[in-house]
Amino acid sequence: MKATATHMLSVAAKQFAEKGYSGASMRNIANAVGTTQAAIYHHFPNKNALYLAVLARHFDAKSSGMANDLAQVSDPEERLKILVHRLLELVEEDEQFRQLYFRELLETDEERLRVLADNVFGELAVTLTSLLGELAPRMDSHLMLLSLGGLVCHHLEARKLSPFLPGGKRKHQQLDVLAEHITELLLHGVQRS
Amino acid sequence: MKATATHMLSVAAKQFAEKGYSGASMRNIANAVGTTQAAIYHHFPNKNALYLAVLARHFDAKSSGMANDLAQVSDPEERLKILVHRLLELVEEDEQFRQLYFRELLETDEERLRVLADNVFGELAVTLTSLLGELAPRMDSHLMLLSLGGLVCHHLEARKLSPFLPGGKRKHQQLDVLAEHITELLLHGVQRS
DNA sequence: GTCTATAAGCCGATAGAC
DNA sequence: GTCTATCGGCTTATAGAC
Repeated sequence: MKATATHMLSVAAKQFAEKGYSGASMRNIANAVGTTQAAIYHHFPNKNALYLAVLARHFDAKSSGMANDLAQVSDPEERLKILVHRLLELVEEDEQFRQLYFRELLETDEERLRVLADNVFGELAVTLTSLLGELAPRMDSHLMLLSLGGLVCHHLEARKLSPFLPGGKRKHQQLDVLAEHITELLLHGVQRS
Repeated sequence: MKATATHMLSVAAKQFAEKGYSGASMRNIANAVGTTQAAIYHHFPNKNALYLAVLARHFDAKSSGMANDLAQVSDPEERLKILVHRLLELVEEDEQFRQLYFRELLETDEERLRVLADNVFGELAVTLTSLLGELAPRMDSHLMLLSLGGLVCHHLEARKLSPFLPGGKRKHQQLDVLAEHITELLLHGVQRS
């Protein structure tokens, strides 16, 4: 892929993530790239193709070394702790990931959902499901994947809302506080027996 | 509030939930109501006011009887089980709730977030936080509210995506299967000790 | 490969008749 | 309280020069 097309993709990803599909415009994307609207059509046939390209490309190598990091630790409890921490970091530093993911959950377009599942979550989802199967043999791996994803993404995405909800304090914004809460919940539930 | 304005609100809620703020148009809303675009402006000053009215009105009496239902059960484990089940039902039958909530999480507009927290989650959030404080005294109530909300909403919203993810089966679409999984996770975590 | 110019249509919002 | 008509602006997409 050409450098200009790559540049267009990353700029488009930012705009689509922030404003959604209908909120982002080819004009604004072109302006942010530093070119004209028509130039985009030389690289991508239309807006939808540009969006699909963003989805397919933007999430490469997401599972970077997750399995390797965990292989070096044997204690299951410690392994889950590291998994949650690494996943939180991974999803926290990539806001576009969360935004594009949540926006796709709201879409009904099957092609887009398939692109999401295949390209975006392909490797990461398989890795995580496998790890969860080892760490939580008593639970359904598929549901555990959705639970872990929901906990991580929702806690991060609800940060802006948190101050307005009952009991919201500054400490609840800290990544390690969130990590400890999620780890504790996953390990022992609400009531240690 | 006039009947026509109420009708406009419910139609607008549907369109905003399905297509998002910029995806929904005053023209389409008016057509669905069975009137003209200009008529909406007699009841609401502009599009944003209509949207804020949707947010403020659409979620009344959400916590309907949640506290009462739980008051009749004394066993903590059973209480949490009922809470999860009732909350899942509540959020499942109101797709617009989930959609509008997720869309708002993606917004950066502070006024909207405040409207969401106050009007939308006001009573429900307080009720749930209080209940979670009793059921899980060992955990941070605020973080538990976000965890429970994330689990319930994400499991329901990810239903469409679930078939494309590793291990996704038909049974994972069933409400009682989801309820049992979430309850078990909340009660004991991944590894029963 | 990028530009200007423009087509064709939808957008939110308003004016004024009834 | 709802209508028709319209304004100015923005949208995606295309045509054709360079």
